[in-house]
Amino acid sequence: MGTDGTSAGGAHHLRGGAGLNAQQKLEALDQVVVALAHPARRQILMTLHFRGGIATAGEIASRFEHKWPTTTRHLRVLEDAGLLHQEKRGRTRVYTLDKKRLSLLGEWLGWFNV
Amino acid sequence: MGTDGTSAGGAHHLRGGAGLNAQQKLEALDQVVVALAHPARRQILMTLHFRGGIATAGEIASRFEHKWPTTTRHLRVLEDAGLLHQEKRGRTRVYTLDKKRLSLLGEWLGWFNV
DNA sequence: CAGATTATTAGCGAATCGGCTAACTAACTA
DNA sequence: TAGTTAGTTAGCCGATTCGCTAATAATCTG
Repeated sequence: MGTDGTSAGGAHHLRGGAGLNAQQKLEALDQVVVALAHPARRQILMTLHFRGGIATAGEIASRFEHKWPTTTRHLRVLEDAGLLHQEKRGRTRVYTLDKKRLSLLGEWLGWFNV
Repeated sequence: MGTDGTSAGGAHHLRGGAGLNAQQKLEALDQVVVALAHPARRQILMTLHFRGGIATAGEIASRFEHKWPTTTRHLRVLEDAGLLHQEKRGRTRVYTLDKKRLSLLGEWLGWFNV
């Protein structure tokens, strides 16, 4: 990744889909697909979705057999891909689903009329 | 993968989407997403699509910087995921796109209204 | 048959992934 | 303040991924 020197910083505040040039879209799509390429991470998104798009780290972690640090890492992969966001609330951490980036994958699939 | 002992053999002749039970669908979806989680493999599918869904291994390999064996392996990942099929024709090998399994991902995305 | 063409298979090695435990930080509570 | 709760960070380690080269197989051509 990053054969050129662009975008050294994180992509934390980028909005999904809109406002990205072609290459940024490709990179964002890649992050999204890679993030989805693990069943636990897909399940985290599902869990979040069916809880109204919001849950604490503990609520999410409790749904998995994995140890908590493992889930934390999965959460970060998803966050780096822009698929969810995180906010500290007291001593808990609240994760919110962000579906915008999923539409990049939807667009890609659209090329195949799926 | 495969924490249980099921499905030792390949899934070569399974049709996309229809005719799979819930667990088979989950496994097939996983293979599809993993297969898509590499830019070269996504590009292979695109290449195939824009050539009318059919191309020889050489035509595909020539589009990539990778050495041929690398592309061969990518092709097999895609084939194992049921995203394309292969047929020997003389000394060339013809790959054909099969979009059915992509719909599994479309369905999954559908849960999020994307 | 000899040689070129088209591709796969075998297997090496660096890098990444994804589990884990241990240690740590920050916030609430008694 | 001491202890508990909620969660992350650090880092180890085995398995997998993905590039490569070399060898091999199978088909066509002269």
